Amino acid sequence: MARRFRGEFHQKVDAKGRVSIPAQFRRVLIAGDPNCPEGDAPEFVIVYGDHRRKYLECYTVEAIDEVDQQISAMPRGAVERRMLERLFSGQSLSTNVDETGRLVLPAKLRQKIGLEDEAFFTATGDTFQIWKPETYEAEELTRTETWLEAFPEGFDPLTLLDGRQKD
Amino acid sequence: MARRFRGEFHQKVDAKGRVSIPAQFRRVLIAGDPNCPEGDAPEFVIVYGDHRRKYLECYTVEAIDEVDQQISAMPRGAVERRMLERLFSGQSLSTNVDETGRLVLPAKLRQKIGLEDEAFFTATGDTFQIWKPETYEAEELTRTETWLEAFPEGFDPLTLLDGRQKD
DNA sequence: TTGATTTCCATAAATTCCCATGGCATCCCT
DNA sequence: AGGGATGCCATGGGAATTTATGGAAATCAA
Repeated sequence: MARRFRGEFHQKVDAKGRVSIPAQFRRVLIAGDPNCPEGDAPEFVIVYGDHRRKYLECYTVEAIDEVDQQISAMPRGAVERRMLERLFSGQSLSTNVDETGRLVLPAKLRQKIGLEDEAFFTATGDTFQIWKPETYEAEELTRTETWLEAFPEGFDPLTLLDGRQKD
Repeated sequence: MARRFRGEFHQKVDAKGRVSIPAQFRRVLIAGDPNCPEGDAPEFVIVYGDHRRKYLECYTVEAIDEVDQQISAMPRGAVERRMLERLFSGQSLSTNVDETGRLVLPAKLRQKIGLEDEAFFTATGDTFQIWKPETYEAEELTRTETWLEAFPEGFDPLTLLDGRQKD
């Protein structure tokens, strides 16, 4: 079924930092948590990164396991491994969806990305991101705009896939 | 359940050297102590290493057992084995979380890493470290910065995981 | 005794749990 | 087609628990 996240959503954030996770995303989280108790409350991981990252990135248990595995396959003591450990183990937090379909964002994280009373969710394949709406518009949209502008009028992004077939 | 440590936390250290272990870490410690009495007070091991190590590294019982086992699989008398034994058996101490969720750091250890009234906890997968906040910032963060600066603007560390495509 | 360690109790703030409501869709019956 | 009845979804509010942290009393060690 739904293995990948899709879509963009705006959700309210209340004073306690509670945010409803878009129902569609919830299903993907459930599918991505192997030992998810019954039909609800899946676990997942939020990677928040260092001070320059302005959004939260959410991984299903399966997705993060894969990352952890890749990291632990790197040579112990390597600088790269250390950096990735800091990012994915240090600058992250494991949490879970509650019975009403919400997630609680600790004040620390809300402040980090400047979240106030509304959050913007956007799917990015096997993860989804949470942004302060204004930040997303300012940063992200203009970025892809200008990127696209580098291509000729009427450019079809699909052509980027050429020569990249798998199998 | 949560088998891995995740996140970064700042905690107070009082005059007696008592420090609250972040609740999330506590759960991992409990899960990693096979014969943990009931639901509380798990044991764990602090490896402090030689004089040049500026932080304390904490292992669950299971994690340290694994290390000990690997060490004892090495040839007796090998220099490497001696070194590792010295580090993991000698320069370490076994302790436990108390009923209120705290750990007591002996004055000796606090002095060793210059700990005063605040401690910084950071997860690194199957262990977590305790630092004096200032030391962490000075040593680790600047190291990360300079490392990252070698990469182009907006570089995503995730690309380091490439060469191991999923699907 | 004297300082250091443990225990045990205390509390404010943060977090979790539980129950409630209004809005939309859907489904169903006649 | 009308009009509930049903059910999921996004939100809210308050009570019950946990956390982090402080301090006093009880125990040790030498």
